[in-house]
Formats: sequence, structure tokens, C-alpha cells
Amino acid sequence: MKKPAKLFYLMRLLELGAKDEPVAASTSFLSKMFEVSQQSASRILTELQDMGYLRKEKSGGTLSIRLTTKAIQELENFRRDLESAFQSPGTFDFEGEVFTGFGEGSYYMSKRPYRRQFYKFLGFDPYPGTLNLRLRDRSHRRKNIRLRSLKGIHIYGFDDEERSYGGLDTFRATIQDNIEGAIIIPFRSAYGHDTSELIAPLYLRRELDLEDGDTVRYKVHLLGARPRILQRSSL
Amino acid sequence: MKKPAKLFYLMRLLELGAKDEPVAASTSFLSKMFEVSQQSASRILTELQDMGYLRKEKSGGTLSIRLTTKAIQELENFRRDLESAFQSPGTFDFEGEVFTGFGEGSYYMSKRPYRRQFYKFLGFDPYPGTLNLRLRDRSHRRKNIRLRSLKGIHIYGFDDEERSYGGLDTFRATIQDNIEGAIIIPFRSAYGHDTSELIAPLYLRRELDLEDGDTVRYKVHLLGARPRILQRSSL
DNA sequence: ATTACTAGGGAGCGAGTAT
DNA sequence: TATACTCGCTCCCTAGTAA
Repeated sequence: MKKPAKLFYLMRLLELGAKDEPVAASTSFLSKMFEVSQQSASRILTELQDMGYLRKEKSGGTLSIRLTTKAIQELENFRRDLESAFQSPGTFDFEGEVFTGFGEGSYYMSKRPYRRQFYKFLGFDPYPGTLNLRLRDRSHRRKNIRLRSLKGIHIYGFDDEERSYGGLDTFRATIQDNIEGAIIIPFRSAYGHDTSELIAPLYLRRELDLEDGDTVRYKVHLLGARPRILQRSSL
Repeated sequence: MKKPAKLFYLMRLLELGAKDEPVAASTSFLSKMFEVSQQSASRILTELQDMGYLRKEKSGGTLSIRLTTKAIQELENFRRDLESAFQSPGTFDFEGEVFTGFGEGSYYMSKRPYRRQFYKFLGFDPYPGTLNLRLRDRSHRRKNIRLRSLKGIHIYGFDDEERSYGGLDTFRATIQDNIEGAIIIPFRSAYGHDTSELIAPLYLRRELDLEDGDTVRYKVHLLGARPRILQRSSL
């Protein structure tokens, strides 16, 4: 079953009150709620159960439905996304868990050609290091994939005496609702789609008092490649 | 296109910020946002435009998308429904416009056999009259159809010397967030699916200072046929 | 009354491609 | 580069019906 349809049916069950207690619901009744045939209602219910979104409880001929926490969580994520689409269109909300990377972030970020471009295109000189986040939630990982297919603010690669440095895309980001930074998407990344690398003008781990395993929320701004924050630079 | 899919794509466009200003978006780019092929993205976009949900603006080879107010409204309705499914599961929210009916409501409501049952099953003796509301919004009308397919609290019909009176279903309802009443669904109604008839222990038009054309919000409670409010009765 | 299987049809998908 | 057409193919729908 497709994601939109799935969420739609789950929402209808939530409307009926299948969240906290089982709700009595025959397939012919649900066919009216879902606006499909009885046969489809039956099939949909079975599929949703197989996917782990609900439990069918048959007590004396009568069917009762109860949504699982997995269903509630997906619905809540969806609600948050919809909310954020209204409140701050043009941004993607994420939530990730801090982890320690290979340490190459600080090496890259200290390279002058990168720093010059960050200052020029983002408006700040990044702290030499990246904050690595792992996206725990499936919907966040999928959103991350969508994000990576967008054209961000491009930072060009370059060569120095020793080796060559690849290009990367960046998007401005607001971290924990109050720090203006960016996420970087290296073309050849050491990490996969379940991770995100944040940069900011300051040392995020200290500023936000973060340890491995802590959760960080951040909003990625899709548009507006223009810098909003500025600082004096010595570059 | 099915309703769930439609809302899903519209939401994705809202996420991109196509609400207040046109957003530059090629079909191949949208194919990634929609998680479909470029061909499907093209078809979906055309269909949504034909349905009046967006305008495609081609300015110099590049496609720009802007959602119409119709799209925004449907999304807002959906958001409200989702919100209410979380906040108050087991209820349907409606909004209707007051109009003057044929006046038969007060005649019916004053009939003793009806009154006795209302008191017994709903816990109040209704004011002799119904408040007629017209549902302006399509999503509310569809919700009303879903509601009518539910089993409400049944009020039996009866005969008197002159004629016979039909049965009806009722659901408890909270009107404007503070008056506990009910909606009635006569089996043979003079009105269609775009209307709703409210009853309450008091005269709603005076209590809420309503005139024809005013908007009334009400929540219909799907479950809990048991009375919550009680008053002394002389019936 | 239920639920859910089978069968047939139609909607919607993506590949290929014209423009 | 674009967008969007045709064409199969697949999936999902409903009707009929079994259990």
C-alpha cells in the first residue's frame, strides 16, 4: 500500500477513536468511513495489520480495531510535517542523534578555500568541525533523501599541494530553534542517507552542551540562498 | 486522482513553499519530491492544475508552481481534521451556516414521545425547535455523509391520532465549545447531506445570539451514547 | 448478519520517446 | 536541457460469492 493511502486510512481510524482503546468496527462500516467497498476495507485492514499498524481483535463475532504505537507515531510525524509546511513553508524539520564521526570534519572545515566560500555564500566562517547526526526516524531519513535531491548552495572543490577536495552542497539551517548554521552534503560523503552534518559559526557541542546520543532538532531552509547573518571576517 | 494522494502531493508542494509565492520546480525535480517518475510528476501536476489546485507558470523554460486558495483550504481542513483526530478522537468537527428551515422542527420536538426518548437517551429535554445549519465546505459535507452511515442513538418513531412520526438517529454534540446538545438525523429528512439539525436543552438562537448566515461550530461525539448532562424533568 | 477469497476490469505507473 | 505523449504492465479496485 502506498504511503498516502496508508496514512489516510490510519487517520480515519484515529478519528474513530482507535488510539487509546479498541473501537468496534465491521468491515462494511469501515467501507463507508474509508469510502471504499467492503471488500477493500477488509483487504486494507488485513494489510495494515500485516504492516504492524493495528490489531484486529475479534470478540464474539464483532471486530474491534486498535492502532499500534507505530501507527500513532507515523501519524504524529505526518502531523508535524503538515504543521511545519504551514508554519514555515520552504523548510524541512529534522531530529537527529549526535554521534562522533571520523574526525575528518575539522580537517576539511579548516581549509581556507572552503572557509572563504562558506563566508561568501552563507555569511559566516564555520567553526572547524562538523556535528554529525544520525536520523533515527524513517520519515526523517526519507525526507533527507528528498533534501539531497534539491539543489543547495554549491561550494566548489579545489586542489592543494597534497590532494584534491571535493565539492559539496549546503543548505542554511536553524539548529535547536536559535543557532543559524548550515548542513553540508559532500558529493563524496563518508556517511549515508541516515546521517546529516551540521556546521555553524560556533562550536555546537559546547554551545548546546551536547554529548553522543543527545537529540538535536534542526530546520533546513530550502530556499533563500542569500545569507541572513553576517560577521566580520578576516578571510 | 484519489483524495489521499492528492492531499499528499499538495502537501509536498506546500512544504516547498508554493503557498505565498510561485516555487521553481521542474517535473524531474518534483519526481523526487513526490517519489514517483518524472512522467508521473508531469501527469500529476497537470491533473492538479485541471482540478484547480495549482497554477503552472512557465517563465523562460522554467516551470513555477503556485498553489491556489482552493488547495490551501483543503489542506487546512485536512490539518484541522488530523489535529482533532489527535485532540479529541471519537469526534467529528463541523462548521455550518444558520438558515431558517420549514419550521417543522418545533412541531416535532414538542411531541411527547420524542421528548421522553430524548430525555432518556440524551439526558435533556430539548427546546422545541431545531437549529438548521448548512455545511458550506465540501470536506464537511463528505464528513456528514460518513457520520450518517454511523449508528447513532436511535429514537423510535410512533403514531398519534393524526399521523405517524418517523424514527431518527441522534449523536451527542458540543456546540460552540460550550453547549451540550445533539444533532438529529431523521430517517425521512426534508433536508439533504449538506445540512445538519441541532437540538439542545435551550434556545440556541437566543443563547448564542444567532441570525441567518452566522457560522456555528460543533463537535459531534461518535461514541458514548450514555448521557453526560442531566436535568430534572417533568416528563 | 459477518469476513475474505477469486476474477475481471480499470486506473495509474514508468520506459521510451517526440517535441 | 525541458514537458508530456503513447504503450504495456502492474496493482488495486469492486462484484460475486463462499464460508
